Amino acid sequence: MEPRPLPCEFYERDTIQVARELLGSRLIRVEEGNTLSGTIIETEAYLGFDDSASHAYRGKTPRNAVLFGPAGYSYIYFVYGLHYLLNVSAAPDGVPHAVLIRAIVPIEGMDVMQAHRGTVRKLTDGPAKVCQALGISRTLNGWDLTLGMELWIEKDLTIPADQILVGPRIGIDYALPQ
DNA sequence: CGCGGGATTGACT
DNA sequence: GTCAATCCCGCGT
Repeated sequence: MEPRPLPCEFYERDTIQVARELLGSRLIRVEEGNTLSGTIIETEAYLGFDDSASHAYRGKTPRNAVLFGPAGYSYIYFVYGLHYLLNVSAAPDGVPHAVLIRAIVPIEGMDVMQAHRGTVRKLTDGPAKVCQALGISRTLNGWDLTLGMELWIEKDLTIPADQILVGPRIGIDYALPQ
C-alpha cells in the first residue's frame, strides 16, 4: 500500500482541531522492514505560551526547538529517566504548539510490539508504551511526518464529535476506546 | 480495584 | 540540586 501521509497543511491549523482529527487516524511505523501501525485513540494538545505544562512555556531551548519550527514534525521527549513520549508539532511555523499521542489501538505488527514491550497485553495504552511498542526513540526527534517513511500518520477513520470525550483541563482530549 | 512509591536520565534554575 | 507531558509492582480494602 502506498503511503498517504497527512500533509503539512493538516498540522498547520488550530492545535485543538488537529488533536481532535488525529483521533481515528492511523499511526504508522516502519522499522527494519516491519510495518507497525495502530489507530490513535487518545491525544492531548499543548498550547505553548498559553499552557504552563508545555515545554515551550518558558521559551525556546535546544531541546524544544522542534516545537518552534514548522508543523508536521515529530517532537520526541525523554522523561523520568526511562520513557519516551511522541508529539507532533502543530500550528504555523513559529507557534510552539504540539499534540501528544497518548494511546493507540494496535493493527499491524502486534507480534513485534509484544516483543518490544515484553508483554502481550496493554501494549499501547499510554504515551510511553506507544513509543516502546513502536521502537521510537530520540533518533526520530524532528522527523518529517509528511514524507511517508519510517514514521508518519494517515487519515483513516472519522470520529463523530459526539464520540469524543474532552477532559476537564483545556487542551486534553480523550476518545472512547471503542 | 485504588493508592503509593520507586526507577533513573538529563535539562533547566 | 531539583523535578519531570510515566509505568509498574505491591499492598490494603
